[in-house]
Amino acid sequence: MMVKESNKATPRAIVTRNRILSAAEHLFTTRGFAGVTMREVARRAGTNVASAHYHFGSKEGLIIEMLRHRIAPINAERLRLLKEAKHHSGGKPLKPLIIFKALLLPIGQAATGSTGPDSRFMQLVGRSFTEPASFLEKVHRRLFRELSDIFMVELRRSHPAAREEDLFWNLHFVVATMLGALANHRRLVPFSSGLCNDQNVDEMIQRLIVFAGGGFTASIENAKAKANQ
Amino acid sequence: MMVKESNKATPRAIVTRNRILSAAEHLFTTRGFAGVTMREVARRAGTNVASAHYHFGSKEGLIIEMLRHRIAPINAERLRLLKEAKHHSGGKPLKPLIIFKALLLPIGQAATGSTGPDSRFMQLVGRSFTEPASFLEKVHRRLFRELSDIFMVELRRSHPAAREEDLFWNLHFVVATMLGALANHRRLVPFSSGLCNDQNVDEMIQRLIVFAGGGFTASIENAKAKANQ
DNA sequence: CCTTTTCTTAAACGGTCGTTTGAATAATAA
DNA sequence: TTATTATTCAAACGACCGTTTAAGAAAAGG
Repeated sequence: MMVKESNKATPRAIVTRNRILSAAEHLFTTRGFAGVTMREVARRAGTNVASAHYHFGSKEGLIIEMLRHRIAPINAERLRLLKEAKHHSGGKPLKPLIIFKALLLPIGQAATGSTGPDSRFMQLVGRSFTEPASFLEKVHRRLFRELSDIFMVELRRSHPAAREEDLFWNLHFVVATMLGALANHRRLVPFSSGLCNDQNVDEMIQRLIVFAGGGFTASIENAKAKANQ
Repeated sequence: MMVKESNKATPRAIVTRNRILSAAEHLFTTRGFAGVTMREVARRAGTNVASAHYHFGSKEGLIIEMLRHRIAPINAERLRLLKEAKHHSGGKPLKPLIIFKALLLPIGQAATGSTGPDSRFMQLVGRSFTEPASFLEKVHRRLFRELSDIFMVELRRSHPAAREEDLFWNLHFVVATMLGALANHRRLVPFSSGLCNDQNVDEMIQRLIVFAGGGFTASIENAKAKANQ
């Protein structure tokens, strides 16, 4: 296992690497991690299995790198939006809806590629959280720990009277709602007998923000009412 | 492939069948569908692979039967609670919170077994929706189509002014929230640095009901406000 | 009892998997 | 150019997969 640790990269090698990466993204997205073989990825990338192992070391390495490659820009955009909102509010606590906008909008942007809405990618992200593969947990911790800490700080500022425990629970629900909605997005069409469309990603994100914000606020209020009774 | 179509079942055969079923549930629950082999299931059940194939025909057949065996009673309880609530309300439309209680409480009951909370099973249900295996979609349609139709009828009655499309979207979100929360339940503990507990399933369900109800209502109100503007 | 059906078992089948090897090719440096 | 390194490739390795076969054990029916 001799992963290419970015020494001197031949132009052609970079091309190959990217071809493997995007082939992997397409295949893992539509068929899951266990349902795709390295041979299929290599064939779709126009190369062979040894090349994929040369660049990524293993199947796990390929999956991790693919997720990182896609998720890191989304998280950067989330932090950018949050910082922008903070700057715009002039030091005052942010409303929950603003916070959740910063959390959810970048997902929609990422899923609205140049070739039309890529709602399959949203499935992949949602699924990557429910797959039992233990190596994914480390990736998620590395990719999301800092992000969730920062968002928790903002929620605390906007709800100074709320109990820490309740904030954790409800941010957890917001994230779970987001992941569940992303992962099960496709099911909406047959479920609604075609009445609802899964192609309009932006509409879903907008609805999701309202839903998550309403759920969060209702739950926090409920906890407050219980404490006061 | 000669599935046992319930002709005459020897007592010992029933025992074997149940041992395979519960071994499968434990293993698939902790390691996912693709991560478990028929040999492992058979070994844990104290028998061999051919026996498992004799009783369930194939790995898919075993998974389907395991899911059906667990989910069917939950759905029956959901319908019972809904009918009970309707009888209690005397023909008047049900409040969303009551409807979602009927939808969510039975999950908590199922996950609170005699041997302590079985939060792993909730993961399995949540995961079964995000696994890309196509054969699962048929199972889900068969297991959940009638149920969701009935719950939609009740939501329509409680929101006669709402657009059909909005009701579908928001019931979809409620289900997505439930599945996402179930599937990612375990992550709450490390995420909250141990502050929140994942052992108290009932607490989670109660919080989930409030969250889902709040999100649903907020989103419906938002749609109404948009239509009126 | 004997016959027939139901169930269990060890062993094998054909195939595919992730990974590795070693030689050939392309790029870079001298 | 030549020496060195970086990359690609066909082929193979060893392991494990889901499934089937065929024969025997257990149970049921007569």
